[in-house]
This record gives sequence, C-alpha cells and structure tokens, in this order.
Amino acid sequence: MKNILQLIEAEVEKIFYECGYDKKYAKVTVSNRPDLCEYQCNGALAAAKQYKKAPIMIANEIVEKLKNNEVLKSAEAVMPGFINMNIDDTFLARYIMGMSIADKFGFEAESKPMKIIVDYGGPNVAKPLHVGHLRSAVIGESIKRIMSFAGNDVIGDIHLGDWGLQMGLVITELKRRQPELVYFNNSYQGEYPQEAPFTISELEEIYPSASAKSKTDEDYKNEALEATSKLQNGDRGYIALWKHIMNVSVSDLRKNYQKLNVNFELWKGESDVQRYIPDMVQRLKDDKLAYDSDGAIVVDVKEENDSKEIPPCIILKSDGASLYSTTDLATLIERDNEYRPDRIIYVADKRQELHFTQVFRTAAKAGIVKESTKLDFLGFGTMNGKDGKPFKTRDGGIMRLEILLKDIEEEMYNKIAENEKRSFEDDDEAKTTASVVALSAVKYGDLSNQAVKDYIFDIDRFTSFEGNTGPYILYTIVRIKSILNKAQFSNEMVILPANSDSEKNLMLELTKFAPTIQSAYEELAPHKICSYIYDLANAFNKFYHETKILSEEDVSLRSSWLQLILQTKKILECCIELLGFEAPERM
RNA sequence: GUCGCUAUAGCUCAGCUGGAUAGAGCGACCGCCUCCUAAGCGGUAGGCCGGAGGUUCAAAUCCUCUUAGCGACGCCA
Repeated sequence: MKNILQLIEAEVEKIFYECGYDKKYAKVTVSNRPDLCEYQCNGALAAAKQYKKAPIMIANEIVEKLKNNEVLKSAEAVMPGFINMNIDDTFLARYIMGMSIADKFGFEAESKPMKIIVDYGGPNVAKPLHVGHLRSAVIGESIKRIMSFAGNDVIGDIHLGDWGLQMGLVITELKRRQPELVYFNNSYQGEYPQEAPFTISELEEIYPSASAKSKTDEDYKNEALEATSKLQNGDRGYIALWKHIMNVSVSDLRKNYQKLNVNFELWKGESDVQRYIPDMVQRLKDDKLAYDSDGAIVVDVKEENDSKEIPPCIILKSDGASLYSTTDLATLIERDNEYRPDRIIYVADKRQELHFTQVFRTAAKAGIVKESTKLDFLGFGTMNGKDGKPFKTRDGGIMRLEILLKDIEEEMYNKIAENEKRSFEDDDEAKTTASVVALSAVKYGDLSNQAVKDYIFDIDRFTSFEGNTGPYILYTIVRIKSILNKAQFSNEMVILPANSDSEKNLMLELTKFAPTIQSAYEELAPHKICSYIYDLANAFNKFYHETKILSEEDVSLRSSWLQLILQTKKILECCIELLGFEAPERM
C-alpha cells in the first residue's frame, strides 16, 4: 500500500506533468508549518529557474488544477511560491481504515528479501557484562527487529570473545588456586568431571584478579600466554576446562540477555572459526595479497581516494598468532559458507571503525565474500555519566549491567509502590511491571539518541519518567488498553472523518508510520522510531484529554473513536516491539 | 602530526538528501482531576544553531577556513 505522501505526490505529479513541468519538482513533504497546512510542495521554487518564471506563477498554475481532487481538501499558493495543501478528511479516514486491514499497517516490505546477519553483543566469556555491552545489545536487537520487519531473513549472532588471552588468564589463575585439579595433570587419561570446578560468581572474580596480576607480574603473564597457546593447540585438559568456562559463562550470559529481551539466533564465537585460519592465510599469501612486514603478515588495503592513510590489515602477529582481524575474516568465511548472507551489519563501538574498514577491504580484495555482499559497520558512541565521562560506579569502578538494571528496577518499584492509586493484584504484578517499565526506560533512553553520538546516561532522568521517555510511551499504551477493556466493541470497522483538530492530528500521525519505518530501516536509525512514537503518543494524549470516548452517546462516533485508538495502540505496540521492549497491562 | 566524529535554550536531545516564524523534554513560573490512569493536558519565560567566509532566490542543514572537546592512527579487542 502506498503511503500517504506518495498518494498526494502522485496527484501533484500529474498536475506538474499536465502543466508541462518536470514531475521531479512535485516532491511532497509533511509541512514544517503545521499552522499553515498539513503538506507542502516546494517544487515551484525549485522549478522557477529552469522555466524562467516567477515561482508564485508556477505555484498558482499548479494550485488551480489541484482543485476538485478527492485526496486534497484544499491547496493554496503562498509567496514566494510554496504550495500548501490539506488532506481531505474523508480520504484520510478511509486511509486509516485501509492501514488497519493492511499487512504491517501498510508498510511495504522488501519485495526481494535479503539474508542479513546482524553481528552484535560481542561479550567476552568469563567476564561479567558491563554497561559497555548495553548499547551493542540494545541497538543491535532493534536493528535486527527492524530488518526483519522489513521482510528480510535475519540472523543475529552474538559473536562471543571466547578464544583469546582471557581464557589463558582464567586457566592460569585456576591453576594457581587449585593445582590439584585433574585438568592440570598431563598424565591423566580418564574422563573429566561433568561439574565445573567453579561457579559463575567465582569465575567473574577470577578473571579481573588474573588480569590485574598479569599487568604487574611478567612471569604470570607469560604463563597465561603459554596457557592460551596450549589451549589453542588442543591440550585435552585445557579444552575440558575451557568447555566448563564456556558452559558456566554462556548460561549466565543467556540469562542476562534474556532479561534485556535480547535474543541471538546464533551463539557463535571466535573459537568456532579457528579451523578456517590456516587455509585463509595460505590463500592470502598465494594470491600475493598478504606479505611479511616487520615479521607480521599483512594485507594492504589503502585505496586511491582515501583522504587518509589506511594502514595495512594485520593478519598474523609476528609471533604467528592470530588476532581480531584474523578471526573476523575467518568468521566471514564461515558465514559465507553456511548462510550466504546478502548483508552483514556489525554493531560495535565506533572506535572500531578503522578495524572494520580494514577487514571489509581485505575481505573484498581476497574474495572472501561475494562482491554483492554488503558489509556495514554501525558504530555507536560511548555511554557517559552525568559528568560527561564514561559511565562508572560511584567509586569509579566498572558498572556491571546486572547491578545497573537492578538499581533501576528498584527505583521503579518504589515509584509504583508509593503511588496508592495504582492497585495491583499483588506484589508480584508490581515487581513484574517495575521490571518491564525499567527496561523501557533504559532502552528508550539509549535508542532515542542517534547511535553515533555519545550520550549521557542519567539514571535520575530516566527514573523520573516524565516527558520523552519509554515509560511515557508505555503509559500511553496502558491508557488506551484501559479504555478498550471497558468498552463494548461492535464488529463494524468504520472510522469516521475527524471532527476535531486533535482527532485529525492523531490520524495524521498514524499515517506517518510507514514512511518512518522506511527511513529507520534505510538509515539504520531506531531513534527515528522513538521520535515518531513520542509524537504519536502526544497526539493521542491530547485527543484523549479533549475527548470523552466512553461516555459518548453517539454509537457510531464512539465506535469510530474506539477503532482509532485501537489502531493507535497497535501501531505503538508494533513500534516498541521494533525497539525491543513491551508494555504492561497496567502501570 | 594526519584523519575522523561532535558543537543547536540553563541541562539532556531532535531537526541536517537546503525552504516560510529553529522544535521537544527536564528545570523555573502559571493554570487544569465531581469526568475513560494527573507517569497526563494547556500556557509563560528561555536561542547571533561554536566562530568567520562562500555557494544559493533561500543555509542550523552544502563548501572552505577556524576554535574547542572526544576518538582513531600495525602486531589489544
């Protein structure tokens, strides 16, 4: 189904053509002066030069022929040459009805679905999730859902960091603490225990402690490097231990991501692609792409039009070990083999941009992915505290994600508890609601900012729940639910033309759904959905304030209004689903 | 040093593929609950869109220069 702008534009194009003007000038946009009109076309201004006519003359000509049009109620030419238009009320009401029965509210999905992999999350095993992981998870999840809504076949991959030095560090620390474990006994031939020799909380304590020691103690560090290498060379005991680390860590990660309402289809990691590395490196050498530079194996990736020097991509370190570029390239090989993706989107800290540029170029040069495969990097900025510096705990430590979420949930719960008007069935409902609302606060707070920018994560602001926040959106949905629950519904689905400004405005907002999703999709910009639902929620709340729906005696009018707010609810719910959170029944 | 990102109201952010009077929220001040959830609605105050040039009928938006902050710049991820 065409969106409303396209429909109006089609009418305007017709007239431009009839008058002998290029229809490229017929572009119609939502008015930036809502006090004057609903839609505008500035084409007369642009066309003036080419046709050597005053813009207002062209505008007048067009407007004259735009009369008697079933889409538009009015059209007016305004100095110096704007064409201002208002939509026909009956047409608008019919359009909303059309949206309500259309698939995806009239949003047109891709005619040729693509296979898309979204690479996000990227936590390291054995390390607790901290706030630094929040943005990748939240933004990545939303991108994934938007891609999928647009009709594509989407796979989300967490891309675990499960093969690096951190594993060697954990193993080393374990060995120091419990040297008697069978995993460290080289002559041990039997089965290894099923049970891991540590719990998740022990594991989370082991890594930081090991990491700290390795920074001051050279011997310790060498031992860890050796352990890493032993693991990577397949030492039986170390592999068994590694599996334990993986199991314990991954099940904890699953729990945490689930709490965030973030779901990965794939739980692949660096370890899965090690087997591709030797062949890949050999091929790069055979193709004369990779060469020795200061002992390391590198591939040149600079291009003529570069405005800066792009350093070569390092494939192997001078000690022969692989590094993140190696793994990322090997991962591309595996993805291409197993999924044949048309597009891969990496959601990671913007500071990694150069790295991905190098990897993408190497992949393209070496034919690791098809030429048609689109590789995108979506870089996001840092989450800062109120002081504008990277977000930390009060004593300056790294804030664990779990703690952060718990704090916010508690704030929310207190807020709910202190409000006596809200009567919940029981305390459990209050707690569940608190956690649902808390998640919306966190996610909306993040997603409503442009991804590339650093943003200030202000707990006080997010937990105050006023204005442009997730809870405000949820509150709006809850209000609608509450009315709908009390209403008797007739089966007839008729929406009458608007008879108030606030009602018309609500309808106009509803029609913006498809173009909004379209641009969020094309530009990988969830924040556009946020600002849209904020406008939509405002439009509803104003309408709500002015209109007593349930007490309306005119049955057809009441029914029309109920249909209208039902559509509003559905669209709001669809949008928050795309953002990755949901609304409670009450709040 | 080179390159990139950012700069919009006191604070936090939209707007940037050029259009009319630059928009929200918070904070401040003033109103609105006998009525579907006041986590709401309405209003007032608050801006040389970092600065300077340029392109254009038209610039917060495009180009150049410049200032400030942040970041990246071969063996960490």
